[in-house]
Amino acid sequence: MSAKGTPISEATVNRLSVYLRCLQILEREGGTTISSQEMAKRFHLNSAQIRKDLAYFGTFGTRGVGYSVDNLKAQIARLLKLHEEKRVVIVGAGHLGQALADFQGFNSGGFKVVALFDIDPAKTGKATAKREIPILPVEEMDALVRARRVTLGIIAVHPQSAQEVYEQLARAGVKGILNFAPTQIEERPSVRLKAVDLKINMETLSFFTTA
Amino acid sequence: MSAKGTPISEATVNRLSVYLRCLQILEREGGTTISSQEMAKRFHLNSAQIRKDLAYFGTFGTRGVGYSVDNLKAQIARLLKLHEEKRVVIVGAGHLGQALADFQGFNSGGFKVVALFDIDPAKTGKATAKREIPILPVEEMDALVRARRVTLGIIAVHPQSAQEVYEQLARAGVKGILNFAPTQIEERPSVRLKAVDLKINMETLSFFTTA
DNA sequence: AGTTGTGAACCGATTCACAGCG
DNA sequence: CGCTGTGAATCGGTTCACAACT
Repeated sequence: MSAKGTPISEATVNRLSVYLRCLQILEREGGTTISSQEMAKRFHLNSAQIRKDLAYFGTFGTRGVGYSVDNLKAQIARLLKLHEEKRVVIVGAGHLGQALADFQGFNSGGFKVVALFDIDPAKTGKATAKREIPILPVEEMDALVRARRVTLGIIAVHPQSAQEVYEQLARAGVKGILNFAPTQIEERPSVRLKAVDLKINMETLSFFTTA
Repeated sequence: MSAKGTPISEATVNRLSVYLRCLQILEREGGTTISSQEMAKRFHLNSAQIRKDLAYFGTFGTRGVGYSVDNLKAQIARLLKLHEEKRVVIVGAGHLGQALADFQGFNSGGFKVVALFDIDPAKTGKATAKREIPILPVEEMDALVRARRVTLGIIAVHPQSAQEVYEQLARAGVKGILNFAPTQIEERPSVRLKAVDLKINMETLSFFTTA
Protein backbone atom coordinates (compact mmCIF):
# COMPACT_ATOMS: atom_id res chain seq x y z
CA MET A 1 0.00 0.00 0.00
CA SER A 2 1.95 2.96 -1.11
CA ALA A 3 0.06 6.07 -0.15
CA LYS A 4 -3.44 7.29 -0.87
CA GLY A 5 -5.55 4.97 1.29
CA THR A 6 -5.26 6.49 4.75
CA PRO A 7 -5.04 10.05 5.95
CA ILE A 8 -1.72 10.29 7.74
CA SER A 9 -1.78 12.09 11.06
CA GLU A 10 0.69 14.76 12.06
CA ALA A 11 1.65 12.64 15.07
CA THR A 12 2.69 9.82 12.77
CA VAL A 13 4.77 12.15 10.62
CA ASN A 14 6.47 13.64 13.65
CA ARG A 15 7.45 10.14 14.65
CA LEU A 16 8.83 9.36 11.20
CA SER A 17 11.18 12.25 11.80
CA VAL A 18 12.13 10.77 15.15
CA TYR A 19 12.74 7.36 13.58
CA LEU A 20 14.94 8.97 10.97
CA ARG A 21 17.07 10.52 13.69
CA CYS A 22 17.32 7.21 15.54
CA LEU A 23 18.40 5.44 12.38
CA GLN A 24 21.11 8.04 11.79
CA ILE A 25 22.45 7.33 15.26
CA LEU A 26 22.32 3.57 14.67
CA GLU A 27 24.09 3.99 11.36
CA ARG A 28 26.87 6.04 12.95
CA GLU A 29 27.29 3.24 15.47
CA GLY A 30 27.70 0.79 12.63
CA GLY A 31 24.39 -1.06 13.04
CA THR A 32 23.09 -2.68 9.87
CA THR A 33 19.84 -4.30 10.97
CA ILE A 34 17.36 -3.45 13.71
CA SER A 35 14.05 -4.83 14.92
CA SER A 36 11.19 -2.60 16.03
CA GLN A 37 11.64 -4.18 19.45
CA GLU A 38 15.30 -3.21 19.79
CA MET A 39 14.69 0.25 18.41
CA ALA A 40 11.83 0.79 20.83
CA LYS A 41 13.92 -0.25 23.79
CA ARG A 42 16.92 1.79 22.74
CA PHE A 43 15.03 5.05 22.17
CA HIS A 44 12.02 4.70 24.49
CA LEU A 45 9.49 4.14 21.75
CA ASN A 46 6.67 1.63 21.26
CA SER A 47 7.48 -1.20 18.88
CA ALA A 48 3.90 -1.72 17.70
CA GLN A 49 3.64 1.94 16.92
CA ILE A 50 6.84 1.91 14.89
CA ARG A 51 5.51 -0.98 12.82
CA LYS A 52 2.10 0.59 12.39
CA ASP A 53 3.52 3.98 11.42
CA LEU A 54 5.70 2.39 8.78
CA ALA A 55 2.89 0.15 7.56
CA TYR A 56 0.90 3.22 6.47
CA PHE A 57 3.48 3.72 3.76
CA GLY A 58 4.52 0.25 2.70
CA THR A 59 6.37 -2.78 3.88
CA PHE A 60 9.98 -2.09 4.71
CA GLY A 61 11.01 -4.93 6.99
CA THR A 62 11.82 -8.61 6.77
CA ARG A 63 9.84 -10.99 8.99
CA GLY A 64 12.02 -12.82 11.43
CA VAL A 65 14.81 -10.30 10.92
CA GLY A 66 13.85 -6.65 11.23
CA TYR A 67 14.71 -3.60 9.18
CA SER A 68 17.83 -2.69 7.26
CA VAL A 69 19.07 0.49 8.95
CA ASP A 70 20.39 1.90 5.74
CA ASN A 71 17.35 1.12 3.66
CA LEU A 72 14.81 2.26 6.22
CA LYS A 73 16.65 5.54 6.65
CA ALA A 74 16.53 6.15 2.92
CA GLN A 75 12.87 5.18 2.72
CA ILE A 76 11.81 7.50 5.52
CA ALA A 77 13.84 10.36 4.06
CA ARG A 78 12.02 9.81 0.81
CA LEU A 79 8.61 9.77 2.54
CA LEU A 80 9.44 13.08 4.22
CA LYS A 81 10.46 14.41 0.81
CA LEU A 82 14.00 15.02 1.96
CA HIS A 83 15.57 13.13 -0.93
CA GLU A 84 16.15 16.31 -2.87
CA GLU A 85 17.16 19.67 -1.49
CA LYS A 86 14.37 21.97 -0.35
CA ARG A 87 15.24 25.64 -0.28
CA VAL A 88 14.16 27.83 2.59
CA VAL A 89 13.89 31.58 3.18
CA ILE A 90 13.57 33.29 6.52
CA VAL A 91 11.84 36.62 7.03
CA GLY A 92 13.08 38.65 9.98
CA ALA A 93 16.80 38.98 10.58
CA GLY A 94 16.72 39.54 14.32
CA HIS A 95 18.54 37.16 16.63
CA LEU A 96 15.92 34.50 16.07
CA GLY A 97 16.06 34.71 12.29
CA GLN A 98 19.84 34.61 12.34
CA ALA A 99 19.87 31.69 14.75
CA LEU A 100 17.54 29.76 12.47
CA ALA A 101 19.51 30.67 9.35
CA ASP A 102 22.71 29.29 10.86
CA PHE A 103 20.97 26.30 12.47
CA GLN A 104 22.56 23.07 11.31
CA GLY A 105 19.20 21.33 11.15
CA PHE A 106 17.97 23.79 8.53
CA ASN A 107 21.12 23.45 6.44
CA SER A 108 21.47 19.69 6.15
CA GLY A 109 19.44 16.58 5.56
CA GLY A 110 17.41 18.03 2.74
CA PHE A 111 17.14 21.69 3.73
CA LYS A 112 19.10 24.73 2.73
CA VAL A 113 18.51 28.31 3.84
CA VAL A 114 19.15 30.52 0.82
CA ALA A 115 18.43 33.95 2.27
CA LEU A 116 17.20 36.04 5.18
CA PHE A 117 15.02 39.10 4.64
CA ASP A 118 14.45 42.21 6.71
CA ILE A 119 12.89 45.65 6.28
CA ASP A 120 15.58 47.34 8.33
CA PRO A 121 18.30 48.74 6.00
CA ALA A 122 20.72 48.58 8.92
CA LYS A 123 20.48 44.80 8.83
CA THR A 124 20.44 44.15 5.09
CA GLY A 125 23.49 43.89 2.86
CA LYS A 126 25.34 41.73 5.35
CA ALA A 127 25.44 38.00 5.93
CA THR A 128 25.00 35.72 8.92
CA ALA A 129 28.00 35.00 11.12
CA LYS A 130 28.41 31.26 10.78
CA ARG A 131 27.15 30.28 7.35
CA GLU A 132 27.29 33.68 5.65
CA ILE A 133 23.72 33.54 4.48
CA PRO A 134 22.87 36.85 2.78
CA ILE A 135 20.49 39.28 4.47
CA LEU A 136 18.43 41.09 1.85
CA PRO A 137 15.67 43.72 1.76
CA VAL A 138 12.16 42.24 1.74
CA GLU A 139 11.44 43.84 -1.62
CA GLU A 140 13.71 41.25 -3.17
CA MET A 141 11.95 38.31 -1.58
CA ASP A 142 9.33 37.61 -4.19
CA ALA A 143 11.82 37.52 -7.05
CA LEU A 144 14.29 35.36 -5.19
CA VAL A 145 11.66 32.84 -4.07
CA ARG A 146 10.54 32.44 -7.67
CA ALA A 147 14.01 32.38 -9.17
CA ARG A 148 15.43 29.82 -6.76
CA ARG A 149 12.23 27.75 -6.50
CA VAL A 150 12.07 28.17 -2.74
CA THR A 151 9.41 25.91 -1.24
CA LEU A 152 9.57 26.71 2.46
CA GLY A 153 9.37 29.96 4.39
CA ILE A 154 9.96 30.84 8.01
CA ILE A 155 8.34 33.80 9.75
CA ALA A 156 10.60 35.28 12.42
CA VAL A 157 9.17 38.79 12.60
CA HIS A 158 7.11 40.59 15.23
CA PRO A 159 3.51 39.45 15.58
CA GLN A 160 2.17 42.66 14.01
CA SER A 161 3.82 41.88 10.67
CA ALA A 162 3.32 38.11 10.66
CA GLN A 163 0.08 38.07 8.69
CA GLU A 164 1.46 40.37 6.02
CA VAL A 165 4.64 38.31 5.69
CA TYR A 166 2.50 35.19 5.40
CA GLU A 167 0.61 36.70 2.47
CA GLN A 168 3.82 37.78 0.78
CA LEU A 169 5.38 34.34 1.14
CA ALA A 170 2.19 32.67 -0.06
CA ARG A 171 2.00 34.96 -3.12
CA ALA A 172 5.62 34.28 -3.93
CA GLY A 173 4.73 30.60 -4.10
CA VAL A 174 6.21 28.83 -1.09
CA LYS A 175 4.39 25.62 -0.19
CA GLY A 176 4.89 25.53 3.55
CA ILE A 177 5.47 28.12 6.27
CA LEU A 178 6.79 27.77 9.79
CA ASN A 179 5.56 30.62 11.98
CA PHE A 180 7.47 31.71 15.08
CA ALA A 181 5.48 34.88 15.71
CA PRO A 182 3.17 34.47 18.71
CA THR A 183 0.00 35.20 16.81
CA GLN A 184 -2.78 33.34 15.04
CA ILE A 185 -2.42 33.55 11.27
CA GLU A 186 -5.38 33.50 8.89
CA GLU A 187 -4.56 30.63 6.56
CA ARG A 188 -4.85 30.09 2.82
CA PRO A 189 -5.60 26.59 1.60
CA SER A 190 -2.65 26.55 -0.80
CA VAL A 191 0.04 26.90 1.85
CA ARG A 192 0.60 24.58 4.78
CA LEU A 193 1.19 26.51 8.00
CA LYS A 194 2.82 25.18 11.13
CA ALA A 195 3.12 27.33 14.22
CA VAL A 196 5.91 27.09 16.77
CA ASP A 197 4.49 29.18 19.56
CA LEU A 198 7.14 29.68 22.20
CA LYS A 199 4.89 31.52 24.59
CA ILE A 200 2.30 28.73 24.57
CA ASN A 201 5.05 26.17 25.15
CA MET A 202 6.33 28.15 28.08
CA GLU A 203 2.90 28.62 29.62
CA THR A 204 2.14 24.94 29.29
CA LEU A 205 5.43 24.14 30.95
CA SER A 206 4.49 26.54 33.73
CA PHE A 207 1.17 24.75 34.24
CA PHE A 208 2.79 21.35 34.71
CA THR A 209 5.36 22.75 37.08
CA THR A 210 4.59 21.83 40.65
CA ALA A 211 5.29 24.80 42.89
CA MET B 1 -14.65 20.69 40.84
CA SER B 2 -11.46 22.55 41.42
CA ALA B 3 -8.64 20.27 40.32
CA LYS B 4 -7.63 16.78 41.30
CA GLY B 5 -10.40 14.72 39.73
CA THR B 6 -9.31 14.57 36.08
CA PRO B 7 -5.92 14.28 34.51
CA ILE B 8 -5.60 17.40 32.36
CA SER B 9 -4.23 16.82 28.89
CA GLU B 10 -1.47 18.88 27.36
CA ALA B 11 -3.82 19.76 24.50
CA THR B 12 -6.25 21.33 26.97
CA VAL B 13 -3.49 23.34 28.62
CA ASN B 14 -2.20 24.57 25.28
CA ARG B 15 -5.68 25.83 24.56
CA LEU B 16 -5.91 27.60 27.90
CA SER B 17 -2.90 29.54 26.75
CA VAL B 18 -4.67 30.32 23.49
CA TYR B 19 -7.79 31.45 25.35
CA LEU B 20 -5.69 33.71 27.51
CA ARG B 21 -4.27 35.39 24.43
CA CYS B 22 -7.73 35.81 22.94
CA LEU B 23 -9.00 37.38 26.13
CA GLN B 24 -6.12 39.83 26.15
CA ILE B 25 -7.10 40.91 22.65
CA LEU B 26 -10.75 41.25 23.66
CA GLU B 27 -9.77 43.26 26.69
CA ARG B 28 -7.67 45.64 24.61
CA GLU B 29 -10.70 46.11 22.38
CA GLY B 30 -12.73 47.05 25.42
CA GLY B 31 -14.92 43.94 25.58
CA THR B 32 -16.28 43.13 29.02
CA THR B 33 -18.32 39.99 28.45
CA ILE B 34 -18.04 37.18 25.92
CA SER B 35 -19.86 33.94 25.25
CA SER B 36 -18.08 30.77 24.21
CA GLN B 37 -20.01 31.06 20.96
CA GLU B 38 -18.73 34.54 20.11
CA MET B 39 -15.21 33.69 21.15
CA ALA B 40 -15.25 30.56 19.00
CA LYS B 41 -16.41 32.48 15.97
CA ARG B 42 -13.97 35.33 16.47
CA PHE B 43 -10.88 33.15 16.86
CA HIS B 44 -11.79 29.97 14.93
CA LEU B 45 -12.25 27.80 17.97
CA ASN B 46 -14.95 25.34 19.04
CA SER B 47 -17.39 26.66 21.61
CA ALA B 48 -18.11 23.29 23.22
CA GLN B 49 -14.42 22.71 23.62
CA ILE B 50 -13.90 26.07 25.28
CA ARG B 51 -16.62 25.26 27.79
CA LYS B 52 -15.35 21.75 28.41
CA ASP B 53 -11.75 22.90 28.84
CA LEU B 54 -12.82 25.48 31.40
CA ALA B 55 -15.14 23.05 33.14
CA TYR B 56 -12.18 20.86 34.11
CA PHE B 57 -11.13 23.62 36.46
CA GLY B 58 -14.33 25.10 37.77
CA THR B 59 -17.30 27.17 36.75
CA PHE B 60 -16.36 30.56 35.45
CA GLY B 61 -19.34 31.68 33.40
CA THR B 62 -22.89 32.88 33.92
CA ARG B 63 -25.65 30.97 32.17
CA GLY B 64 -27.55 33.09 29.72
CA VAL B 65 -24.74 35.66 29.69
CA GLY B 66 -21.26 34.26 29.11
CA TYR B 67 -17.92 34.99 30.70
CA SER B 68 -16.48 38.18 32.16
CA VAL B 69 -13.42 38.89 30.01
CA ASP B 70 -11.52 40.35 32.90
CA ASN B 71 -12.34 37.63 35.36
CA LEU B 72 -11.76 34.75 32.97
CA LYS B 73 -8.40 36.18 31.98
CA ALA B 74 -7.36 36.35 35.62
CA GLN B 75 -8.65 32.85 36.31
CA ILE B 76 -6.79 31.29 33.40
CA ALA B 77 -3.60 33.14 34.32
CA ARG B 78 -3.94 31.68 37.79
CA LEU B 79 -4.51 28.17 36.45
CA LEU B 80 -1.37 28.47 34.35
CA LYS B 81 0.43 29.67 37.47
CA LEU B 82 1.25 33.00 35.90
CA HIS B 83 -0.14 35.02 38.78
CA GLU B 84 3.27 35.46 40.30
CA GLU B 85 6.52 36.00 38.46
CA LYS B 86 8.40 32.88 37.40
CA ARG B 87 12.09 33.36 36.85
CA VAL B 88 13.84 31.77 33.90
CA VAL B 89 17.44 31.05 32.97
CA ILE B 90 18.72 30.21 29.52
CA VAL B 91 21.80 28.11 28.87
CA GLY B 92 23.59 28.83 25.61
CA ALA B 93 24.19 32.41 24.55
CA GLY B 94 24.30 31.91 20.81
CA HIS B 95 21.86 33.71 18.57
CA LEU B 96 19.04 31.45 19.70
CA GLY B 97 19.71 31.96 23.40
CA GLN B 98 19.95 35.71 22.92
CA ALA B 99 16.80 35.81 20.83
CA LEU B 100 14.92 33.94 23.55
CA ALA B 101 16.37 36.10 26.32
CA ASP B 102 15.13 39.26 24.62
CA PHE B 103 11.83 37.70 23.54
CA GLN B 104 8.92 39.73 24.85
CA GLY B 105 6.90 36.61 25.56
CA PHE B 106 9.53 35.39 28.04
CA ASN B 107 9.71 38.75 29.79
CA SER B 108 6.07 39.51 30.43
CA GLY B 109 2.88 37.87 31.56
CA GLY B 110 4.44 35.99 34.43
CA PHE B 111 7.91 35.26 33.09
CA LYS B 112 11.22 36.97 33.54
CA VAL B 113 14.57 35.91 32.14
CA VAL B 114 17.15 36.60 34.82
CA ALA B 115 20.31 35.39 33.10
CA LEU B 116 21.92 33.64 30.16
CA PHE B 117 24.81 31.23 30.62
CA ASP B 118 27.60 30.13 28.33
CA ILE B 119 30.90 28.26 28.58
CA ASP B 120 32.60 30.55 26.08
CA PRO B 121 34.50 33.33 27.94
CA ALA B 122 34.26 35.44 24.79
CA LYS B 123 30.49 35.61 25.29
CA THR B 124 30.28 36.02 29.06
CA GLY B 125 30.57 39.29 30.95
CA LYS B 126 28.32 41.09 28.48
CA ALA B 127 24.58 41.54 28.27
CA THR B 128 21.93 41.05 25.61
CA ALA B 129 21.24 43.87 23.18
CA LYS B 130 17.62 44.71 23.87
CA ARG B 131 16.93 43.91 27.52
CA GLU B 132 20.50 43.85 28.82
CA ILE B 133 20.16 40.44 30.38
CA PRO B 134 23.53 39.43 31.80
CA ILE B 135 25.52 36.64 30.15
CA LEU B 136 27.41 34.67 32.79
CA PRO B 137 29.76 31.68 32.91
CA VAL B 138 27.96 28.37 33.47
CA GLU B 139 29.89 27.82 36.71
CA GLU B 140 27.70 30.49 38.27
CA MET B 141 24.44 28.91 37.18
CA ASP B 142 23.81 26.64 40.13
CA ALA B 143 24.28 29.39 42.68
CA LEU B 144 22.16 31.89 40.80
CA VAL B 145 19.30 29.44 40.25
CA ARG B 146 19.23 28.73 43.97
CA ALA B 147 19.64 32.31 45.07
CA ARG B 148 16.97 33.75 42.80
CA ARG B 149 14.60 30.77 43.11
CA VAL B 150 14.57 30.20 39.37
CA THR B 151 11.92 27.65 38.42
CA LEU B 152 12.31 27.34 34.65
CA GLY B 153 15.29 26.62 32.44
CA ILE B 154 15.80 26.75 28.70
CA ILE B 155 18.36 24.65 26.86
CA ALA B 156 19.73 26.47 23.82
CA VAL B 157 23.04 24.68 23.43
CA HIS B 158 24.33 22.17 20.89
CA PRO B 159 22.83 18.69 21.07
CA GLN B 160 26.06 17.18 22.43
CA SER B 161 25.83 19.25 25.63
CA ALA B 162 22.06 19.15 26.09
CA GLN B 163 21.92 16.15 28.40
CA GLU B 164 24.63 17.54 30.65
CA VAL B 165 22.93 20.94 30.84
CA TYR B 166 19.68 19.18 31.67
CA GLU B 167 21.33 17.45 34.63
CA GLN B 168 22.89 20.68 35.83
CA LEU B 169 19.60 22.55 35.65
CA ALA B 170 17.79 19.69 37.37
CA ARG B 171 20.38 19.56 40.17
CA ALA B 172 20.14 23.30 40.65
CA GLY B 173 16.44 22.83 41.29
CA VAL B 174 14.48 24.17 38.34
CA LYS B 175 11.03 22.60 37.98
CA GLY B 176 10.56 22.74 34.21
CA ILE B 177 12.86 22.77 31.21
CA LEU B 178 12.25 23.75 27.61
CA ASN B 179 14.70 22.02 25.29
CA PHE B 180 15.61 23.49 21.90
CA ALA B 181 18.47 21.11 21.18
CA PRO B 182 17.52 18.56 18.53
CA THR B 183 18.16 15.54 20.70
CA GLN B 184 16.26 13.17 22.95
CA ILE B 185 16.94 13.89 26.61
CA GLU B 186 16.88 11.22 29.31
CA GLU B 187 14.37 12.57 31.82
CA ARG B 188 14.25 12.71 35.60
CA PRO B 189 10.86 12.45 37.24
CA SER B 190 11.37 15.62 39.28
CA VAL B 191 11.66 17.97 36.34
CA ARG B 192 9.10 18.47 33.59
CA LEU B 193 10.68 18.51 30.15
CA LYS B 194 9.18 19.96 27.00
CA ALA B 195 10.96 19.72 23.69
CA VAL B 196 10.70 22.26 20.89
CA ASP B 197 12.31 20.36 18.08
CA LEU B 198 12.76 22.65 15.12
CA LYS B 199 14.11 19.96 12.84
CA ILE B 200 11.11 17.72 13.44
CA ASN B 201 8.78 20.64 12.80
CA MET B 202 10.53 21.40 9.56
CA GLU B 203 10.51 17.79 8.38
CA THR B 204 6.83 17.45 9.16
CA LEU B 205 6.16 20.63 7.21
CA SER B 206 8.14 19.15 4.35
CA PHE B 207 6.00 16.01 4.39
CA PHE B 208 2.75 17.92 4.07
CA THR B 209 4.12 20.07 1.31
CA THR B 210 2.74 19.04 -2.04
CA ALA B 211 5.52 19.28 -4.59
C1' DA C 1 -34.54 33.68 25.57
C1' DG C 2 -29.84 32.69 25.91
C1' DT C 3 -25.79 30.44 27.47
C1' DT C 4 -23.39 27.46 30.50
C1' DG C 5 -21.95 22.98 32.15
C1' DT C 6 -22.03 18.08 31.13
C1' DG C 7 -23.35 13.14 30.10
C1' DA C 8 -23.45 10.52 25.94
C1' DA C 9 -22.00 9.57 21.31
C1' DC C 10 -18.44 9.73 18.29
C1' DC C 11 -14.02 9.54 16.30
C1' DG C 12 -9.20 8.96 15.83
C1' DA C 13 -5.05 7.28 17.61
C1' DT C 14 -2.57 3.90 20.44
C1' DT C 15 -1.87 -0.64 22.05
C1' DC C 16 -2.66 -5.52 22.01
C1' DA C 17 -2.20 -9.96 20.29
C1' DC C 18 -1.61 -13.06 16.77
C1' DA C 19 -1.66 -14.88 11.98
C1' DG C 20 1.56 -14.97 8.31
C1' DC C 21 5.92 -15.19 6.59
C1' DG C 22 11.08 -15.49 6.16
C1' DC D 1 11.79 -19.70 15.91
C1' DG D 2 11.46 -14.58 15.52
C1' DC D 3 9.73 -10.55 13.78
C1' DT D 4 6.70 -8.09 10.76
C1' DG D 5 2.31 -6.48 9.41
C1' DT D 6 -2.43 -5.94 10.84
C1' DG D 7 -7.32 -6.66 12.53
C1' DA D 8 -9.44 -6.13 16.94
C1' DA D 9 -9.70 -4.00 21.42
C1' DT D 10 -8.88 -0.11 24.00
C1' DC D 11 -8.12 4.46 25.31
C1' DG D 12 -8.53 9.38 25.25
C1' DG D 13 -9.99 13.41 23.33
C1' DT D 14 -13.56 16.01 20.64
C1' DT D 15 -18.14 17.07 19.45
C1' DC D 16 -23.05 16.76 20.16
C1' DA D 17 -27.12 17.87 22.28
C1' DC D 18 -29.70 19.07 26.10
C1' DA D 19 -30.97 19.79 30.99
C1' DA D 20 -30.01 23.36 34.31
C1' DC D 21 -29.83 27.86 35.34
C1' DT D 22 -29.88 33.20 35.06
